[in-house]
Amino acid sequence: MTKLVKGKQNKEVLIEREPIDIESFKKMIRQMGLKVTKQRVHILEAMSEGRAHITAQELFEKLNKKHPEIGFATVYRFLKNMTEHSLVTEVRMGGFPARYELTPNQHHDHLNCTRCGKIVEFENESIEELQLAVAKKFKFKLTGHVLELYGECEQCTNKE
Amino acid sequence: MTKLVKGKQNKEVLIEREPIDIESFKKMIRQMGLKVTKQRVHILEAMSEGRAHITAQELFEKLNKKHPEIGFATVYRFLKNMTEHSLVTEVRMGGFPARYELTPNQHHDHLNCTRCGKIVEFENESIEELQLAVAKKFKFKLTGHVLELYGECEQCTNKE
DNA sequence: ATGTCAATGAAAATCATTATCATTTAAACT
DNA sequence: AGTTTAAATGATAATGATTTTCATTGACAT
Repeated sequence: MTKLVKGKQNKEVLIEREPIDIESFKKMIRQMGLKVTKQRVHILEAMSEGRAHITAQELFEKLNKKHPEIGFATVYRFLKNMTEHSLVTEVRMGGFPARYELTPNQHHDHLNCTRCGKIVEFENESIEELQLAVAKKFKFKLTGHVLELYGECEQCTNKE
Repeated sequence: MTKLVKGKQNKEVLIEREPIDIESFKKMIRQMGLKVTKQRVHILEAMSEGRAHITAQELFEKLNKKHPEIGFATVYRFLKNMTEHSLVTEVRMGGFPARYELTPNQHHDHLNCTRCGKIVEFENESIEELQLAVAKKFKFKLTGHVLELYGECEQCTNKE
C-alpha cells in the first residue's frame, strides 16, 4: 500500500508502506504483551487498508460491515492500547473526535481544517531545521515536537 | 497585572499586560457586536485576573462565588463567542477540557524541558512564514497553529 | 418609557469516550 | 485434546464536556 504525501522541494513523493500481513499483525499484538484475538487482527487489517486518519467510530463502522461481532468498546480499547505502545498515533483537533493512524515510519506534521476536520499531512525540512536552530540557541537537546496547523480548507472556503 | 515567565538566556522576564478596566471590557464586548451585560463584564474581569489558562468549568466556579446568578451555559457561550472573535485563545490538549486565555498581544511558541518542566517562550518569524507557505500550498486559509518543542535544557543535561 | 430581539439560566440533550460486568476465549498447563 | 484461568469481549450504562432548548429577563434603540 502506498500513500501520497507532499515532500521536500514541493515535489510529491510516494512513501512506501511496508506490506503488512496477518502474521506481522499478530507479531505486533504479541509485542504489546496482549493476546492475539481475531478482533484485534481485524482492527489492524482495517487500519492498514483504509485512509490514513480514521476516527474510532469510522473504524468501527467499517469493521461492522464484515465483522458485525466486533463491539465498538473493543475498537476504542484497542486503539488506546496501541496508542500507548506508540503503534498508533492519535491526532486530536479542536473538539473533533480523535483520529488515528498506524504510526508512520516517516515523520510528518498535520494541517487541520477547523470546519470539516480534514487532515492533510505535510513534511517540511526547513521548519525542522529551524526548530533545531531554536533549540540550539537555548541550549536544549531537542527530543520531539508537536506542530499542528489549523485553518480552513479550499472546499470549506468555497462552501460559503 | 503581570505574568512571570521564563525568557531568553534563562533569565526571568516580566511581560507587562496592559491594565484592563471595566470600560475597556465593555468596549471589547461592543466590538464583537454583542450587548453589554453584567455577566459578560464579570467573565472578562475574572479572566483578566486569574491564571493564564483556565477551563470553562474553572471559570464558572470562580465566578460562581461572587456572582452565583451566572449560569455555566453563559460562560460556555461567551467563551465561544470570544474565541470566534479571536479575543480569547482556546488551547486544547489531548482529551482534556479546553483552556482559555485572553489572546496575548505578543505571539509566542514554547520550548519545554521534559525533565525539569522549564518553559522558554520563543518567537521565530521564519517558522511562521514557512507555516504560511505550507498552508498556501494546500490551499488552506491558515487561522492558527500549535508549535511545542520538547527537549532537555542545559542544566538538566549537565546534571547527569 | 417602551417594544423588540438578543441574552440568560435551568434543564435536558448530545457526543465522544470510558467503565461495568456477565460471558467468552486465548493460551498456559496438564 | 481437555482443563484451567486470567484476559478479552460486547452490551449496556455511565461519564464528562459541551451544546441546545425554551421560557423568562433585560439591553438599548426608538
